[in-house]
Amino acid sequence: MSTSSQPQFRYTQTPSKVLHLRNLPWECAEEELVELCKPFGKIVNTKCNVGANRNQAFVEFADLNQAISMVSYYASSSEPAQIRGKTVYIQYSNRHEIVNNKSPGDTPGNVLLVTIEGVEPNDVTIETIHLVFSAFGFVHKIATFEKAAGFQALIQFTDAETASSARNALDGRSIPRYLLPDHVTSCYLRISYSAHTDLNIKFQSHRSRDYTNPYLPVNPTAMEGLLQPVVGPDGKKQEPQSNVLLASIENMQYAVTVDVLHKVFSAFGTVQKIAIFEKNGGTQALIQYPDVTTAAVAKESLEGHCIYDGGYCKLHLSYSRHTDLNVKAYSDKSRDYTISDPSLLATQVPGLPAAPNAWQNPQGVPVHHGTDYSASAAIQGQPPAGQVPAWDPNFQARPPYGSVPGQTYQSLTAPTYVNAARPAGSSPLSQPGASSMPMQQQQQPPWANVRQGGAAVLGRPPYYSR
DNA sequence: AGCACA
Repeated sequence: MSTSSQPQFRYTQTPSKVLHLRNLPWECAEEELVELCKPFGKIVNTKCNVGANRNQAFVEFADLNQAISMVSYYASSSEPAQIRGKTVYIQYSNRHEIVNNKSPGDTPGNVLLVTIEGVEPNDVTIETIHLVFSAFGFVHKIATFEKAAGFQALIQFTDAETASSARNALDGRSIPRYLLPDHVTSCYLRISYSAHTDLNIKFQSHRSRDYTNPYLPVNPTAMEGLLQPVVGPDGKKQEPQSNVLLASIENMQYAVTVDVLHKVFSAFGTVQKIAIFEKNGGTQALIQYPDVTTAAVAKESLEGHCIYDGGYCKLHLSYSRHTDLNVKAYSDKSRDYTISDPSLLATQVPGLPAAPNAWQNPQGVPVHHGTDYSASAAIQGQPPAGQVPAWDPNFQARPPYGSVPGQTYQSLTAPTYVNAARPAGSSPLSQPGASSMPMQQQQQPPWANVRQGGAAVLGRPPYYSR
């Protein structure tokens, strides 16, 4: 037993129970790793397919000495460690345990989340995606969207087995070049599992398809043109108008609840739906009106204004690409005011489950690929690779804050800012002291209750142009 | 052939 007197490599690590193995054969199976390593001790965890080429892995032994014995053995062996005849390089990992070996994206399901790397969304059509993935079985639905992680698609198969075969075959591969535009040289697919089981496709469009429902209406606006900004008469880019506003809330010193937003935006017309979510570390909300005109007026009137005096909760408004939000009727982050049928409401009373699929269907979102929405959030319900939910789709509908439907949002007031130390003069948009009073549900102009002259939204009446 | 995950 000669102690290894190898030259000190630059990357020599201090011993660890975790070994880092590289130069593995493509998609080396866990069993192959185990076969190689188990003679040296008890393996308590592995992580396979690591690295850009998915040819690295980690193996964690129960005991440090076991890891040392393996490294020592191969350091002095004349036969290198091999898997499928390929030399495997082994060293101590710079970490001491394998964490989170199974990410949610590794939990098999029938829906794949595919990130298409190295392309612009226009380079890969939904037909191409459909073609590539149909090789493994019937593709039920596809929804594509853009977000921070890049161009992504959710692809729904019949079952997890089919999805798995597609994932195993395509993960890390490139879409065949002949299916891509000339300027695209490669286009790698990163594939994980989505937590979803059934996508909610609302329209056939250039961004989404439901192959199980050929009669699904074609979205007249979604088929084209959305990627190309509308150019106004002045030649400047102009975002298409919409009945849904996207509000970014800046300097959010106080809680902005659904009710607060409802109050503010109701000044300009009926608010149908509201959804609040986190995006890029900030808070955003989608507010749906029945029509574009109302939304336009609200946008004009509220842009740049603050919900509270003192520059707090400043609103920045743009048009969303959504036209109809698919939100849960009652949650702390969303509201659907169009549901007024008492019998419907009654079904969501405490103790009863909310609408069965509601949590699976934050979809109006991903399907409509809005960049103003965290598709992953809505879609995923899981936070793997850049998929942190904007709002939690798994969040079960809470019982209404009162068992009488009509009073639901009257009683849920008690906003958190009640207890927040609030600088003098920064009154919430309802009247001072409103925190302890039921919020008025009827369409009472919010400015009516607010002292005039403030910079806050509620201090001034909305401006109605034509 | 050279370190994941959050």
